[in-house]
Amino acid sequence: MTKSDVDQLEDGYRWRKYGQKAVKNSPFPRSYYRCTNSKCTVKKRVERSSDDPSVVITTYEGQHCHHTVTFPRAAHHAAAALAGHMAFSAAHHHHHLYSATNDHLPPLQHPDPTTAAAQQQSALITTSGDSSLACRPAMSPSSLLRPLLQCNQQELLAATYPLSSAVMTMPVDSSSLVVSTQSPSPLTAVTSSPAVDKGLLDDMVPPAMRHG
DNA sequence: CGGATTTGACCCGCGC
DNA sequence: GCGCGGGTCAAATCCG
Repeated sequence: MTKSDVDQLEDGYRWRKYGQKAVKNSPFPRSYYRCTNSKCTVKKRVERSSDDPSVVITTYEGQHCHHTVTFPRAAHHAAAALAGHMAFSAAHHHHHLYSATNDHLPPLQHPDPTTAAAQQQSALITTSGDSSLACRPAMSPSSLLRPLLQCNQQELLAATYPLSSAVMTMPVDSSSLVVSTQSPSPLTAVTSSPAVDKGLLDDMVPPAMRHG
């Protein structure tokens, strides 16, 4: 759940719209997107909340079978997507719409904060009533993740949108959140070639960011 | 001209 | 079986 005046939030990936349907009890339609990477089956739904038109609900489904190369600008949105996952999970206790199993996740290519932010999308996000576990930074694949995982929603917000853009994440009760990552991938296990890397980059960089 | 979007048709599961 | 709601397909259209 993200407060935004624009429907499409950049999250570091490129999406192709493949459908749109009217939502019952809502004047706003729901849009369906697929990841443009042909080998990737990740889908997302974007709809605007009916009772709060300023809120955009983005639902991710599946798991990116590739890493993304994000720019600092896009990293903000990647973090926003993560925050969205957290809010959604908190609102729908144990409802596994976002199936998060990353046992076979490919290793990270670059140990930089932007990629790390994207990696967070693959992190296991679940809910628990045990507030003592809230926001515990378990086994981060990179120490760069720790500051983000340790902070609460508001702090994440501040870190994500230092310029107070029009996009604001809904505050959620972070005391019921547990964020952890599973089977952290070694950052040093790099197998892909520069050529492949370029192809992936070409696949994933949103058009709006190509000439920027 | 090629890739992305639009949009009605189509499909499928579910409740009656 | 039928209607409904949600999700997807694909031909037409748009746009750089």
